[in-house]
Amino acid sequence: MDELNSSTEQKIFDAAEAVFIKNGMEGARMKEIADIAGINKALLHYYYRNKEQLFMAVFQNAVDQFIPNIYNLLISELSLFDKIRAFLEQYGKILMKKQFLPLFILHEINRKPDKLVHTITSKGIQPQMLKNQINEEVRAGSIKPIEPRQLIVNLLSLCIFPIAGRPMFQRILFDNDADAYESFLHERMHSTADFIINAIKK
Amino acid sequence: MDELNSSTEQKIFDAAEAVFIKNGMEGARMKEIADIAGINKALLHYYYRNKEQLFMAVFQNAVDQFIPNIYNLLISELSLFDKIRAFLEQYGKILMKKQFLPLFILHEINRKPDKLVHTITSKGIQPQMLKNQINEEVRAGSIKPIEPRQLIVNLLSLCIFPIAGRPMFQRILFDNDADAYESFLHERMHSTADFIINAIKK
DNA sequence: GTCTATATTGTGATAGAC
DNA sequence: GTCTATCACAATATAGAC
Repeated sequence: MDELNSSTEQKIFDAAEAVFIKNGMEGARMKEIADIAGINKALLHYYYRNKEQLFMAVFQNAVDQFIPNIYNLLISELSLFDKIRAFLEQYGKILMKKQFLPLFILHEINRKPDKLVHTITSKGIQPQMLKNQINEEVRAGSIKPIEPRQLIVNLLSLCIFPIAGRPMFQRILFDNDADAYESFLHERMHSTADFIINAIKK
Repeated sequence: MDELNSSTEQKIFDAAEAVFIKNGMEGARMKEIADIAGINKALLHYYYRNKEQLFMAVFQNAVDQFIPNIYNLLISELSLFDKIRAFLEQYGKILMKKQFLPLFILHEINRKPDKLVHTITSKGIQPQMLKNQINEEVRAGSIKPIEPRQLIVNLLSLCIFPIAGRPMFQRILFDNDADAYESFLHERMHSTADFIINAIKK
């Protein structure tokens, strides 16, 4: 019913999102987008002047979802362990619902870094606060020595790559059983925090 | 000097590898491949009938490098911890030299799974042996309880994603300093094994 | 084996009627 | 706003000379 009520522009955007994410900017066809949106090719150009602008709208939206607003979490008074738990809980849910985001964004950034970086950097990520907190915990002796960025990359890798690498993992390890892999990802949402905490706690 | 001595077919393959990996199958242009190989477009079709076959040659080669032959490691008598250390050491070196492999392969598999899976499954990965060993160590009480595939995915995530996600990490966390990121990856080759082992040891 | 020239098709984009 | 018809060009692929 969302379909029926939504504006033509929205239908175009939704169709474009599906097609760009499935095939990438280069592999996407304006014809296919128009077909899925249930309108004509010419109308795409009426709303979005050209393919590039349509792509950028989709891409920026994808980045906005992929890099969530965790400023409140970062500045909270939670302990490091609780922040890790809270982040995995919140971000895990987002990624489970938008599993295509990581691969799409990484591929496109890789293809045209200079053109697309600003969509990321402009989001104003501030890892400094988290780095400070990690350093303090190391100095206080409450966790094992670790370079903050190593921990951050570990955290993000464990959280994102099982989804980005799904096309591979699901086939190699799960006999291409989609339901089994879905359960596997769900299970991770609870177990990954413990894995990380065990790795760094003294 | 490799360039000078290599056959035309090899020069074409090398050029194709560079272009396909940079732009993907859909983004690659036969013209660019010919230019880089220093020959004419028509000659591409003489050696490889069409773009598809040229791509498949490059892709299969990429998969063969990406999924290394670790059968000997898997069946070795090493303890689980030593296997983890050995794997990270060996595979880390491969990935450091071919950093483009993960993203390229994942993107293409994602684009056309049905067409490209066989290039992976035919390699006959056998995780069963490793799964058994992990289960035994859990039962023996020498490591914390963990589902074997969770550990395997953790291991691969920590090893592959820092490279697949480099375009993102390097800019967000390292101010786009390539040398600094290279050092960061090198440091990981030593620290990641300890991270994992700490996470699972009792 | 390697080239030039060309055929053929696909695709993004525009013109213009309604 | 939405459509049909069409342009212009890019890209794969082939023909054929050398």
